Amino acid sequence: MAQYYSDIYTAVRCIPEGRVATYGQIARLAGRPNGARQVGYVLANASPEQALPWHRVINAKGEVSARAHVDYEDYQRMLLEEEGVQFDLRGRVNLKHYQWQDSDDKEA
DNA sequence: CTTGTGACTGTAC
DNA sequence: AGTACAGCCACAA
Repeated sequence: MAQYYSDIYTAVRCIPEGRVATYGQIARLAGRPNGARQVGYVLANASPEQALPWHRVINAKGEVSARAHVDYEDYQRMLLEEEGVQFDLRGRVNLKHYQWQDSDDKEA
């Protein structure tokens, strides 16, 4: 499969426990600064075998992205709360406090 | 190749 | 703070 997928998988798996990352952030780590949507597409098609912490990936609003079934959104929120991520009264996460501070910039 | 769709994001009002 | 619009990339038909 495309290296693109592997990069996304790697980026997602780099998200530490109790932290969250936005789709744009993952896309940037995967080398696709403008591929936030593709990250969502990949995660949507990702097999459970990939063991991806997809629950740590949320949108730029700090909200759990809408999926086909609302039950899954609640499930994702539950997983995050299990890791210590707290949601506000409106079901959103304070990115200023829980967003994963990735230090990938080096590479070179 | 063209069109439509989607777990998104940033800018403008 | 919330809503609207446009830009973005990958994939199925």
